[in-house]
Amino acid sequence: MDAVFRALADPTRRQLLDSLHARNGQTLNALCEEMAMTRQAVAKHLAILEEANLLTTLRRGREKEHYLNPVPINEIAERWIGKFERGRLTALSDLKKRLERED
Amino acid sequence: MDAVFRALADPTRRQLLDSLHARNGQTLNALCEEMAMTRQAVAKHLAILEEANLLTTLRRGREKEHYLNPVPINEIAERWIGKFERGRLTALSDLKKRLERED
DNA sequence: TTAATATGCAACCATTTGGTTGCATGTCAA
DNA sequence: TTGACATGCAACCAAATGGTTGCATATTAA
Repeated sequence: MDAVFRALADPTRRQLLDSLHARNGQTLNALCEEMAMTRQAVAKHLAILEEANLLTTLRRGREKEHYLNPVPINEIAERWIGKFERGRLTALSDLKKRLERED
Repeated sequence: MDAVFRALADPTRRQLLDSLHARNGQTLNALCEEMAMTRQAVAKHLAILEEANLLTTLRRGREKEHYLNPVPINEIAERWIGKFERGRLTALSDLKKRLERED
């Protein structure tokens, strides 16, 4: 899970996920065309995303296709973010208490 | 939004959010007791979380209370993660197409 | 078979990050 | 008022990060 958070921390990597969300299964060179950096830099970012299990790859001849894997993002949404969402009302209540203590 | 993702990337900072989720309004020294690092290091992490608007502070005398702000986490869940959640069925469909191409 | 294409690997570099220590400032309480 | 306590600020450091260049390898197509 830490790997997923760290992978999502970089805007380039989120852009890569966006690109794959728009068109899944793109090859490295295809993904490079939208990025303002070298192919090797993009490959490093893709490796980090793959390490976090955010995408899977399929070697097809000399090309390598990249497929989005939405499962880790869902896990984060459910197991981690959900906890804070449920805390919204609590937080508002805390704010109220805080303001009352101001008096 | 980039600041929120980067803030969430560090496990220490997620732990701080967890701690505030368990007990909101804690002071710097209180938060430090659970952390295996110096007070100054914790203060830096808290500054990053505050910069990302993930928490607000309230100076009370010589102490400073820290309050969780769940709004940015909700925004990420709704505007960014939701997009990929909705793509789950699409991704499965893509996988099916991919496997069909294997023949 | 050979040239072009797609990717992989490694060394290298600048900047950012996450931590430290040391000291300064402000506030409470005896 | 003065000492203890809570926080702020700044310099410094090692390691991680994000990028580059150069070259190697593997596959396709003429």
